[in-house]
Amino acid sequence: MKTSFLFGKTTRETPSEAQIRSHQLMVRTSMIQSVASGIYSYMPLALRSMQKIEHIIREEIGNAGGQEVLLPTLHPVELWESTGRSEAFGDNLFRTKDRRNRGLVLAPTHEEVMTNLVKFNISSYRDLPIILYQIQTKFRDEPRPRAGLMRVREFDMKDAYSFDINSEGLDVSYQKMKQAYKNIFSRCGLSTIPVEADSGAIGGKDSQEFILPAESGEDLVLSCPNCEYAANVERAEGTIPSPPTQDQLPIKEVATPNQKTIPGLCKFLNIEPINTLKALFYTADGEIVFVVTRGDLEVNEIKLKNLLKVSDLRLANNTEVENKGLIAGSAGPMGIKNIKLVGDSSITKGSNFVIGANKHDFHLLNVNYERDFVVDILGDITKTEEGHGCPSCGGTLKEIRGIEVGHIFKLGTFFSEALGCLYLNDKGEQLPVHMGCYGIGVGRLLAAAIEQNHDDKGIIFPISIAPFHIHLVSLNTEKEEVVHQSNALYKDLTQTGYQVLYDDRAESPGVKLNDADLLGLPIRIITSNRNFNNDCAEVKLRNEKDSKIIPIKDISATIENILQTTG
RNA sequence: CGGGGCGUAGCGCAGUGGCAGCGCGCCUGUUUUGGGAACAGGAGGUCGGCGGUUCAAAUCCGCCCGCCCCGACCA
Repeated sequence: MKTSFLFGKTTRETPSEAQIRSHQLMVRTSMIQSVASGIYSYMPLALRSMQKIEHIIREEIGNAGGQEVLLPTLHPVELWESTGRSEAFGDNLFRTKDRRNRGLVLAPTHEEVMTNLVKFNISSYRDLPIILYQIQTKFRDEPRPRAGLMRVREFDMKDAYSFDINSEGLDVSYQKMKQAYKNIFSRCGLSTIPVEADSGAIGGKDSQEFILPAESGEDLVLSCPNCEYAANVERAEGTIPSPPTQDQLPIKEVATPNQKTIPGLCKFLNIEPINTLKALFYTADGEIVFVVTRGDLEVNEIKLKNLLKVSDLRLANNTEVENKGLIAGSAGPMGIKNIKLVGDSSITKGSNFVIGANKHDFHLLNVNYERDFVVDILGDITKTEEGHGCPSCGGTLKEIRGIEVGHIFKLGTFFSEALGCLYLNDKGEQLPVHMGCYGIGVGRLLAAAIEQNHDDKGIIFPISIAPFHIHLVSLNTEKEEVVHQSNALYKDLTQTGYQVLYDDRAESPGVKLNDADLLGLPIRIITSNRNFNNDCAEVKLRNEKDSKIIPIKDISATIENILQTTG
């Protein structure tokens, strides 16, 4: 491809709307163009990269036994109502109607329609297991699209689904897919960590996300430097610090004028947050619940939601709190009636806590769990933080920010039961299939790859997903013989089978070299008057500092050698 | 949905009531060619939209729309 022919131009300046590096670089290289918030056009360079990613995905999912299909984007809304997910997705679902006023949705994912497809094409355990996948555009009306391709409203996703006769079979499919995912990311030249993830509203046993570490990532992972443990903060179950046990002292009421926060209270009483219990009020599916946790810890709302088995959870507003007669700032779990009390297990670790006295500007000292109060539900609802203990080996957990580039998930029988995707076993019994689902966002993966592979000059593409292998940059285009010989080299490299972007423009050397750095193709070949005078060209790798002067006749062998060693 | 910011040429921005501007990019010509060249000439604008105030509005007021960031939300 000649640069003079390539659709799209590089820009020197970054549009102000692009904040993160991958977004800036993708706009400056003319890979993508924004059409509306969270909606992008993909231009030739981006598309080439995405097609390479898709090719790797197809090979690896194929190796794992997956067969490719293509499902519709428009689904009848009834299909989504039959699993309750029309309501569950709510406003995230793009909805439309056809001319006969029938409700349709633009699919955000494809469990329903895939399960439905399989339902009509299996009948016996002999038909299973099956893994099907597609690469398909998804639509989600995200509340806040952001960060270029990281979170968008229309995006291409590889989604795979496994169908097995039982949970043991599902385990096997899941492991195959997990391995396929590892292969995909490593072939894309990316380092990712598999982390335990929350399994969300559908439930299901296992769920892992593949996180690509990056400062700009939306996800927070707690990871153990000493062992393999890593979990999304939504799910992480680190061990919390325990204060030394003390003899339980008698309760004492103290005046605490205007002390409504844990830090203020601690300063006033000269104690540490770990010596306090804090009260939070949530509205859980419409019911007010009183949540108590140790003062040094935060509540993990996902864990709370799972513990309470509710679908809608938010902090209660002032009116709701006051209507229940609760006194924010001085609320405590002692003497609470007619309100569900939920406690984090941390409240049993420690003694002689300070709690609110349920009386304005008063707190109680020396309150102990069981002796002085009990909760209706006790469980782990703590947000694990850096410094907490690793649940697996006892090491100290570290926080890592990252981008979720893949998610694998055991669904169990939720969809097969709801949609009647059943098979007959060898005893003639009718049973629901056990499903798993496995997603990779293609555009997000590309953005994440750039987020992980760039410097201050531009992208540094891993060769497996670079839009071209070689950037042939011809300087001195004013010299006819240089043009002639560059053309010949371009033709030669292309015929050998390399994908070459040939910068044949009559631009100044600075412009062309900076553009080459910006786009970041892995191998650069520079032709110029002075090199051709010696029958040489210059070869430089984007991720290396120095270049080599190579005789033209040896260029092919040099490139071949580079490709062999870099994969 | 809450908080904040922004909207003026393709991009980056200046312009607080009186002729719509600058830099980059773009077009033409001449020169130039190893790290974003020089000179000369040129094209390009419903100043996000609607309404109001005013002799006069990019500028002041009101409403709306869009975009970005933080949070909420997010299979």
